[in-house]
Amino acid sequence: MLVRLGYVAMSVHLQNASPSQTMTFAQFKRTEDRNAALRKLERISLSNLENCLRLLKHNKAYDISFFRLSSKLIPLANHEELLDWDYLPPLKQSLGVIGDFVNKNQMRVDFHPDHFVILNSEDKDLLKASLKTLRMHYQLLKLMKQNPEHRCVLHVGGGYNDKEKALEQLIENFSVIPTSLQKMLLFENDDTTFTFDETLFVCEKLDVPVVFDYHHHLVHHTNESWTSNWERAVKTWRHSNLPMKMHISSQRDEKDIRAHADYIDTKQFLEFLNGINGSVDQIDCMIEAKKKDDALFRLMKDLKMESSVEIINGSSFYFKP
DNA sequence: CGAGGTCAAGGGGTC
DNA sequence: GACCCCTTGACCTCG
Repeated sequence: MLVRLGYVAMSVHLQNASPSQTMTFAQFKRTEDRNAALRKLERISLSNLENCLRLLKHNKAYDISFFRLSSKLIPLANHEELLDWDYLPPLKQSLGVIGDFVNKNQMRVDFHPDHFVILNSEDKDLLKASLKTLRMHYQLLKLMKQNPEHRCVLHVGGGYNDKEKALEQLIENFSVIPTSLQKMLLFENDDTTFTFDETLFVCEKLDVPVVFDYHHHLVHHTNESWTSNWERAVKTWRHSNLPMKMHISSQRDEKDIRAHADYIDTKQFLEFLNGINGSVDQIDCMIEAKKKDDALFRLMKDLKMESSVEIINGSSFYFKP
């Protein structure tokens, strides 16, 4: 089984390379010259894209070909008081350069918008705002010359005191959103509301690939045995051009088991790999750890000592127990 | 110049 | 139903 590791949005090794610099709406309003404020937003966005490209070059240097792009590349892009701001034209060229680099080096990039993007609400305005953000992600992928299919992970949403109804609402809302956006999406089990079982159920209904978050499962589940549903999860990926992917992270401490640790618990990761061995040819594992790429490096270093691991390069290995 | 406060948002939990 | 907590990195203010 081929395993490839990736990490999220920013590096702890590359200095001054944030792809998520921002301007808050409060700051924006304080600027008297609105046009000057918009130009500043464009400068910040361009700087974020430059840093994004620097990160991808850093990844290439360390054989990392799986990466989650920041969803904060364009500050205030979806703010309702900036509807007149046509933010994409000044960014087209930079986005194209990023796309060329990604394609040339055969990298897998994707998005995970923050948890305020919610598709299962009965609130029409909230749904509308969420769709606007999703459209931005779609356009960014297009301008980065990526096929948007299965590149944007979301959670199921709120429980609203009636999870069954909340799941039905997701199915209903999903049916009325544009097909292009439907195809872009993936759903992931969360750590407080919708478990792996429930998320898998809705993914099967909607024919959307499921993203299994092992840490979320450990802290919140209806059915402890994730392995009993694993084959079904694999099946949700059958129409995808991309290898199955999942999220790995470890708990910070006993006090707050939901919080993410700096690094990955290698032993626990190996237990997981043993659990899925043989079910897929390839799996991409997104590391969600505070120490970002450093957590990836440390995990690879640990894995080198394992007899079940045959290293391919800086972020990939064969797992053969 | 570093520590601590603020910014954004919706959901969850508590009383 | 009022309140505060969760999450995140970046940015801002204060001493």
